[in-house]
Formats: sequence, structure tokens, C-alpha cells
Amino acid sequence: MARKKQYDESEVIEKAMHLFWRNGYERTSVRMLEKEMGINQFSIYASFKNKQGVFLKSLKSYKSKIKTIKDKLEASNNGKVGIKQYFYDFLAFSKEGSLSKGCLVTNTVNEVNTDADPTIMKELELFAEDIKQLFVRNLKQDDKSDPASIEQKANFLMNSILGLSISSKVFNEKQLEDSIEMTFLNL
Amino acid sequence: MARKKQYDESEVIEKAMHLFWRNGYERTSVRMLEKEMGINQFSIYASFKNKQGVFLKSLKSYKSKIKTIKDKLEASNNGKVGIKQYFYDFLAFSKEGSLSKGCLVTNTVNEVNTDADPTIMKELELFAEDIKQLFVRNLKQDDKSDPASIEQKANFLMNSILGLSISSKVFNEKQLEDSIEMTFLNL
DNA sequence: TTATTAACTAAGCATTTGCTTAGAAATAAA
DNA sequence: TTTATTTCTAAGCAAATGCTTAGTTAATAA
Repeated sequence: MARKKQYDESEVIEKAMHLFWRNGYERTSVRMLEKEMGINQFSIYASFKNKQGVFLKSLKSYKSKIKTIKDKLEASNNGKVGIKQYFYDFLAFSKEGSLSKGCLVTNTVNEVNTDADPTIMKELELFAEDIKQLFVRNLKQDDKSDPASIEQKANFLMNSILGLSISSKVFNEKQLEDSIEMTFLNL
Repeated sequence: MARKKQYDESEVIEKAMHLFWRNGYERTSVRMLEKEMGINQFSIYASFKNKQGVFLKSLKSYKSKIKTIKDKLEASNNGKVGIKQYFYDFLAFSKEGSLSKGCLVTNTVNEVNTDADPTIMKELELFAEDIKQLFVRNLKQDDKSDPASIEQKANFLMNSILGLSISSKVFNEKQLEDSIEMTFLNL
């Protein structure tokens, strides 16, 4: 009845995701996406509506990729040890060459104007909340103290991993390891 | 002999700085700078060569502005207490409304491509190193332990304050306070 | 006053941006 | 084969980007 698509949507999104991850949202042009995804602009707009559409799908792709280490944390069942492992896993996950691309989500929070792009911003908040709940869950495993204390520690850990997302772009491995080890030393 | 400038360079740079701080480098256009600085594009290019020139001067302006709280830390002479106060001072400094603009330097690290803009990147590294040395100095004041331990703590603190720079854009005051208090609890 | 020099205004430059469209090529049901 | 439908290519659109330039205005040394 009609012509077939000559590309696989999830395959080309995977490529787009890496481009956004490396360069950020604004500095990734539709021309760059065209080249990286290997398809024409028409096809991009036909499949994903617009640039933001490509990005939202890329975010989904990113989330499913990082789900591996999130699942590992969820299955760990060993409290702070598991969270610490998650920190190291995250570093390895975002590594590219000697430095890191950081976290796609964090990068975007930092780039996109808070009030300018509410659709994207909402996605990011949900993602952060999700991670935090994983931390809370594991903290409860070996910390029988009051909920307020758990909450405080979770907030602290969120701050640490956000920091790591930037630090990993600038600092060397020894410095990053220092940060992680200190974070969990007296937690 | 010739006409006088109708604007003060440091005055208009102060305005440019706030624009960059709020919006980031790329998302601040020369047209926006024109409006905010209140001078024509010709004057911008005559005084500062190009957009990057305006930004570099803005960075200087930012640094001299934040020098107030850096000097306070340097004069504190009370070790970790002074550093902690610096964290709170930084939060107040970067505040705009209920949320924060973060740190102009950190924002730029996050935005600008590491290898794309080496001139700017160098500026940023120097700034970070400067802050770290202040931390080291104060840490030594009440921590007589080995240099390796001091270094580790300084790296940890750098990670924390970088985290704070992002966190402050997303999290509420209670969450930020949690992070700071936990950071210094067992330091 | 006059000549010189610098700072102003405003228009315009080439390039890049996100997105659209006209028309050719391919697929498969009728 | 014919016809309907969709995807493809490639050209082009308006708007925005960083930056320049032609020409006017103002200030001061001669």
C-alpha cells in the first residue's frame, strides 16, 4: 500500500541521544541530528514532530539505558554500600574518554531555562525524584533512625551526585574518588 | 579632539554579567546584550571586540563581585566553620527570587564545550583552583592531619559546592540546608 | 572657527537556526 | 498493471545569529 521506512526509530534515537548528551540541547542543531541519525530532516519531523520531540524520545532512551544501574541499586538490598556502588556505576556510565559527559538529565536542567521549557523540566524533576526515592529506600535498610534523618541524608546524596555530574567533566579520577569516599565515610 | 563615550564600560558590563548569569552564554544574544547594556552593537564591538570579549569582562565583574564572600572566608580564620559560612554566603549570593541562578562559572563549565572554547575554559579552571586553595587553607586551621587527608576533604568540598550550584536551581531551601549541614557534620 | 578624530545610529551582511514543501521513488492492495 | 499511499530527496522559507560598514554627530586641538 505504501513505502516502508528505511530506518528504525529506536536506532536513530539512540544516535540522537548521544549527540544531545555530548553537546546539550541548544548546541545540537537539526542539521547535526540529520547527519548523526543518518536520515533526512523530513523524516525527523515526520517521525518525531520537531526537535523537542527528538529530545524527549532521546531522554526516554537515556532513561532506559541508565535503568540498568538503577535496577542494580534497587536489587542490591545492602543499604549505603549499594548507593555508593551506584555512584561509581554512574561515573563509569557517563564516561567518555578520560573525562565524562555528565548526566544528560542534569546537563539539561543546567542548560534549559527553568520557566522556558516546562515540558522538558517536568520530565527532569520526575527523574530526580525517582533516584531520590531509591536512595531513601536503601538508606532505610541499614539506618533505623527517624524519617527526618533519612530525608536529610537523601537530600545530601542528591546534592553529591549532582555535584559529581559536573565534577566528572572537570576533575580527574582521583579527585572524584575522594569525593565519593568522603561522602560515604560518615554517612 | 574627539567625541566622548556616552557610557561607562564597567557599568554596562555589570548589566551584561547579570544577563549571562541568568541565561547562560549561548542563550544571550548580542541583541539582548544591546538592550540590557543600553548601547548599540557598534559600541559593544568597539569596546569589547566581540561577544566572547563581553563575556570575559563579565566573568571578571562576577569574580570581583563574589570576591566579597571569598575575602570573608579568607579573613575568617576559623577553619571549617568559615567554609560552611561560605557555602551559605554563596547560596545568598546566587539567589534570585525563590530559586537561584547558580554560579556563573559553574553554569558556563556546564554549558560550554570543554574543547570548543579553551580561552573561557582556562578562566574557569583557575577560578575553581582558587576556591579550592581557600578551602585547603581553612581546613589546615583546625585539622592537623596529613596533607593527603586535607586534599581529600578539599576535593569533597569542591564537589559539594558544585552540587549546590545546580541543586539551588531545583531544590527548596530546606533541602539545600540539609545538604550543607550533612556536608559539615562529620568533616 | 575650522579641521580632525572618535563615538554614535541604523542599515545590512553572510551564516545558521528550526521547520516546510514540491516533487520523485518505492511499496502494496485492487 | 494500475492506483493509492507513504517515504524519500533536496530545495527553500522566515527568523535569528554574530559581526561590519556607511554615514552622521559631537568634542577638542589648532
